[in-house]
Parts: sequence; C-alpha cells; structure tokens
Amino acid sequence: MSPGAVADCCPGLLTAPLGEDESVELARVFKALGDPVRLRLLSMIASRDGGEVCVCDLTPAFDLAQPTISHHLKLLREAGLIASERRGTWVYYRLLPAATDRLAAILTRRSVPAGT
Amino acid sequence: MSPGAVADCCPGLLTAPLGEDESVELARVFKALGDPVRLRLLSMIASRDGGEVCVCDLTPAFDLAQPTISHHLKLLREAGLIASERRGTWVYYRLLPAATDRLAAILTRRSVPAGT
DNA sequence: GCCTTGGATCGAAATCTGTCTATGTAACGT
DNA sequence: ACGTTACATAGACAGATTTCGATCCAAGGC
Repeated sequence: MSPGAVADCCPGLLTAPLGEDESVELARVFKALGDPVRLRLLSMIASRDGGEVCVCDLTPAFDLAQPTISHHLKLLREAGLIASERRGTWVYYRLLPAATDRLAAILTRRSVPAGT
Repeated sequence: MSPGAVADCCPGLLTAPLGEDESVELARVFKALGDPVRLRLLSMIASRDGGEVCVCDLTPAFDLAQPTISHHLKLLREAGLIASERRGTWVYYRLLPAATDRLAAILTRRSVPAGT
C-alpha cells in the first residue's frame, strides 16, 4: 500500500473541522493513549517480535499491582488498539495495526500538492 | 520530504519499548487530544485557511462557557500543539505542525522492507 | 476432587478533570 | 478617565481516573 492511500481516505484532523460525534469517538482512542503506563504497554506489545505478548511478561515490567495492569490493558482493548486471546493458562495481547494506522493518517498533513 | 524521512528519525511507539520518561512526556500530548472539545478546537484551528483562528470565532462554536474554551486552549498550548499571539484586542491561535508531525511519525509502522 | 497459578472483576480511597461563576487584565473608543 | 469588549485566571464542585487489596474464574497438575 502506498503511503498516500490511507491519507486520502479520510478528512483527518487537520483538513476539515471535526464533527461532534467523530470527535467523541476519536477522543476515546486518544484518551487511551494519554497515560504513560498504557503507552508503555502498547509499545511493549507492538514492538514484540511475533506480534504477541503474554500478560505474564507485561505485569512484572511495572511497579504496579497486577489488577492495575489488567485495568490498563482493558482500556487499550476497549479503545480498539489491542486484542487478547487466551491460550491455555496464559492470555496474549497483540496490536491491532488498523487502529494506529488510522490515528497516524488522521494526524498526517496532506501535502498540499504544489501551488497553494 | 519523502514519507520515510520522518519515520526514520525516531524509534516510535511500535518499534521499540518506550522508556519511562519518554512515555510520560508523550502521554501529556496524547492526553491533550483525549477530549472531544479539544479535538474539535484543534481541527478548527488546523483546518483554517491562513492557519490562524481568532478565539472569538472558536468560542461561539461550542455550547460551553468562555472560560471553559480558554481552559481547553491552554491545555493544547501547554501540550505544544498550538501557539497563540495577541494582535490588538484579539488573540489568534495557530497549529504547531511539528507536534502533529511527530505524533504521526510515532504512530507509523516502519514498512518492513520485503522479506520479513 | 483439590490445590496452584494466571488473569479478570469488584469495591473503595485518593487524585485529577471538566465545567461553572466570579473576577482580573489588556486593548480600544469616546 | 471611563466604559466596553475580548480573554485569561481563580476558586468551587461534580464526576471521572488511577490505584489498591480482596475476591472470583479458568486452566492445569496432583
């Protein structure tokens, strides 16, 4: 997919004023990213080779109680940024790239072609 | 500027685990985007031809008291997303594109070339 | 069946946010 | 100087968020 393909599909933040409903929906996703713990969780999940991380690997990486990590993962999941799957005793989380792709597109300035 | 230029400069969220300090700083910016009113304000500012909007044009667009809008603008400003300038009686806000560019880059997957 | 381990859910405490009204400040007109 | 208009700041309050300990559920081993 060419870099322009996504950029052309949606108005984005920077091109046209956002509607009320759109803004509510988008804010939910950005709010999920608005916490240092969740950002680190997301980056740990996204950057893992194989695309999956066991919760058992995430929890000990923070100085926080296990229910707290579980709570943050839930918020990321409800925002549509990650998905989880249980395999045996363990639960694995993976990034949903469509979500971050969309955010990146929304924040990307359309290069105004030439003679503005 | 080629699309890859920005993408190559920083690790991004999706490539390597975020450090603690980085995540705190980034979260502040995303948190500023995590509110529907602020998203709409930002999009109204960013999409305006000429790049500037008078606060007097922003305030009446919402069903909120004037100090509330002022407060949201302050948060966007403190997050480094917009800047303000007083000209006579009026105050004008404009987008700081470097901020949104950075976020877009951070959320962009580096296209892993060919044979992953 | 029972115990252990991984993870989610519940309920409570402390803190942070969004919003308001009231007030302050800066620039302009008369 | 005075009044008016445009914004910002201060203080208050309701509701949301973050975190915890306690508990519950699912899977596996004995």
